[in-house]
Parts: sequence; structure tokens; C-alpha cells
Amino acid sequence: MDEGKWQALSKEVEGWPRGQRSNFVTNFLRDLIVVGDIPPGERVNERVLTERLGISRTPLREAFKILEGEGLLSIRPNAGATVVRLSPEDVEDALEILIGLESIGAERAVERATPEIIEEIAELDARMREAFECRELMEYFRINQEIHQRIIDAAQNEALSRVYSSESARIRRFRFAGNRDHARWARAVAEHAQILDALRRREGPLLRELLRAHHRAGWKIARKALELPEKSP
Amino acid sequence: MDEGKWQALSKEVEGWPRGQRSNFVTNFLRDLIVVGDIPPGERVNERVLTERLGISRTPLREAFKILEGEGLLSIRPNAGATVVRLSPEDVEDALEILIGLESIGAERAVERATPEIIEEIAELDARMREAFECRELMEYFRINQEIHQRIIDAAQNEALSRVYSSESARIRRFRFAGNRDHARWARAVAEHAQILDALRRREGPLLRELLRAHHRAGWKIARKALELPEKSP
DNA sequence: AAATGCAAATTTGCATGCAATATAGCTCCT
DNA sequence: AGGAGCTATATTGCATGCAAATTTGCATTT
Repeated sequence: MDEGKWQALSKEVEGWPRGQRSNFVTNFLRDLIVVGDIPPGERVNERVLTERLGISRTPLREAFKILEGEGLLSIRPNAGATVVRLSPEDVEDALEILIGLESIGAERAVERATPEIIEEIAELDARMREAFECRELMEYFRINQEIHQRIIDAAQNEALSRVYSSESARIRRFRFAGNRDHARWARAVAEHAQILDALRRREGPLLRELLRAHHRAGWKIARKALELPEKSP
Repeated sequence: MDEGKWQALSKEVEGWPRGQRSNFVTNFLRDLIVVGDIPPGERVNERVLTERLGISRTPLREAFKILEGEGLLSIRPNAGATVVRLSPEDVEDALEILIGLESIGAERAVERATPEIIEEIAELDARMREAFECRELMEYFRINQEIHQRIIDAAQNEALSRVYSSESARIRRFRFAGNRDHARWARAVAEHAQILDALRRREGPLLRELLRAHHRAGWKIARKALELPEKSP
């Protein structure tokens, strides 16, 4: 693992509160994996991380187990943890699940979303459009992801939110590539306007179909952009 | 926790292999929680379990973290783990997800299932029918669960199988109650025949609708049978 | 030079100990 | 009697130590 990358981050960890250390480490590591700072297939060494993070191996290993459960790490007994390497098929599989979950979410969201929640999503949509116009890809992507999560959350199904969030994180890096193409990016923004509109008008089936098409289009581009970037082991 | 129940089980644990202890403990605990041997809302004491299982706290605590991730345990920092208490709404939410996941699975299963897999499911179906005729409720239930999992597995989407299995386990106890009513039980067996038939004929949309109706009917009975057995906290 | 075998060094799995926190039990007060 | 406050006990969070397993490095052989 490239040790240089960690220098800046290690400071934040000082004095994490007792009882939350393993959870914080989990979130911290999840972020690193999800954005690709720790690349797929890389072995994650316990000692290196404990030194960087200033914690002992116990909470770190607890974090490993959690991330294994989330499908982000693979732990071979006696031989350490490695970041899971996803094939394009894996990503497609996860996307299929996400689309299915959004279908469920869409139908419930139009029933249960409060006007306040819809307005919050509308605000996010406006900020996302801003980011698009300023060509701030990262910020755009972040808000984009949050909008989708918020629509799911609006369904007020806790388990749904949990599963969606987890599966979404697993393939986050790949979805990012879905907005590299500028023409696609512009169309995605337009699609989001339609999505928001369908939510406002509480048209469940329409919302569902819009989301489905939105994801499929995004992945189609992402796939091209990535061009099978990682071989299966 | 009723300590008597554990006596018989503690022996099995002797000599669990190094490198698998926390995983075995996880599976072991999951079973106990999933079938209700450790009742919902009950605090799980680390010391008691380590003594019963003959292991140290480290692998046990790793198991706790995994089960928390699966939504089976709730860990409050400094205040221990308790078995999650599900409200009827929680169960309904999970069921909604399961139905959605089976919809995805159904469409893929009819595309990807090999004849061998279908025949395995057919065999399970036959054995399930046998269990029904012998009034062996537990065995029936077990095979029933396995059939649904196998249909999902036939879709050959690893993440789907993983998520389905996890969500299914979370509400297993409640689904069991769905077969208490004998008239319902008989109809469920008939529905399974239709489900198998649709799979054999590879009629995706039909399979999807049959599964959906099957679950809804089962839950309707289960709900009546349970009559809101657990209050939300 | 590549492959094989072996020993040293690293790394993991797990048990244990200590400090921090929560819980239970007690006393005292109203 | 019931509750507030305090003390003792139990329990959790985390660091650390040791043994087992794996990986690494090197010498030897083919």
C-alpha cells in the first residue's frame, strides 16, 4: 500500500472517542475503499493501518469484519484482508439490484414522502444543477448520489435504506465513470429534472421507469468509459 | 439469557479451527437469533457467551459486529449488544424488499437457470410436498426457505443471493408463522407447484407475479397469527 | 536461469489485562 | 414509601502479548 497517501489523513484520528473507534475506523476505511484510494485487489496490512490511524489492531479487525460483510473486503483466514475486485459483471449485478430497490423505493416514496422531504430533494437538485454548470464533477457526483439515497429514504423503509446504501457504496467508483461523457452528463441533469417532477406529482410508476432508464443509460456510458478496466482474478 | 438452553450446545465448539473461530461463532449466534432461541430485545452478555462457547472475547466481539451489520444485533457503545426487536412494520418492510429481490431474481432465473438447477429445485419441491403430507412443519418450512433461496441463486447474481439471504434471515421467525394455518399451508403447497411450473416453462413475468402473490398471502396469515406480538420499544 | 527446499521474518488469530463506563445496590433524605 | 445520590460491582473498549500460520529471502539443486 502506498504509504504516502496516508500521511495527511492520519492526524484526524487522534482522540477518537472510546466506544466509537471501530465504527469510525470502519467509515474511514470504507471511504478509502469506495473512492478507490485503496485500490481493488490490494492487500490491507493491519500493522500499517494501526500505525497510520493510531489505534490498536482490535478495533481495526472489527472494522475489517464489518467491511467484509458489506462486500468491500475479502478476508482469507491467516492471510489477511484484500479489497474486493469487482468484475464488470459484478457491477452490472449490483446495478440490477439497485434498480430493483429503487423501483420499490419509488412506489413507496410517492406515497410517503412529506412535502418537506420533496423540497429538500428539490434543493439538492438545484445545487446539483449548479455543480453541473460550474463543471464541478466531484460535487455533482456527490449530490447526485445523495439525491438517489434521499429518494430511497423517502420511502421510509429502514432496511431498504440500509441495503441500498451498502450496495450503492460497493460500486460507487464505477458509477462515477458514468458521468465522464459530457453529452451524457447534460442528459443526466435533464433526467433528474423529470425524476424530481415525477416525485412531486407523486407518479409512482413513472418515477420508477425514469429511474430505471436513468441508471441503465448511466451504466451504458460508464461501461464504455471503463472498457473492462479490471480483470477478474 | 436462559443459561440452561446453552449447555447442550457448548460442547460442539471445542476445537474450532484457528482462523475460523469468529466466523463459526457468527453462524452459531445467527442461528440462535434467527430461530428465536435468544429472544428479541435480550441483552447478549459477552462473558456468558465466551464461557459457554469456550472462546475469548475477541472473536465473539467480531461476530457481534458482523451481526450488527446484518441487522440482527444492536450495539450501544459501552452498553453491550441486544437482539434487535422487529415491529410488524419492520417485517413488512423487509418482506417488501424480499418481494422486490425475488422479482429481479425471477426474471434472471428463467434466463440463466440450467436444467440441472431446475431439477434440483423440483426435487426440493417434491420433498417439501412430502413434509407437508407428513405434517412435518419444521422440515416443510426449512425446505420452503431453501427453494426460495435456490430460485434466487439460479439468477446467478452473487450480490443478490447475499442480500436476499441476509434479509430473509432477519425475518425468518416471522415467516414461519405464515404456515400455521392449515388451509393456508395447503394453498402454499399448491402455489409452489405453480411457481415450479413457471420456472420450468421459463415464464419470467408469471413467475414474478406468482412469487409476489405467494409472499403477500403468506404474510397476511402470519400477521393475523402473530397479532402484533412485539411492541416497538 | 528457473525451480525447489528451508529458515527467518512478518503477519495473523486469539487470549488476556487494564482502564473507562455503565449498572446495581445501598444509604440517606424528604 | 419513594427518590436522589453515592459506592461497589460488573461489563465493555481497547491495547498488547504470544503462538500459529504465512510470506519472504536465500541457498541449493537441476
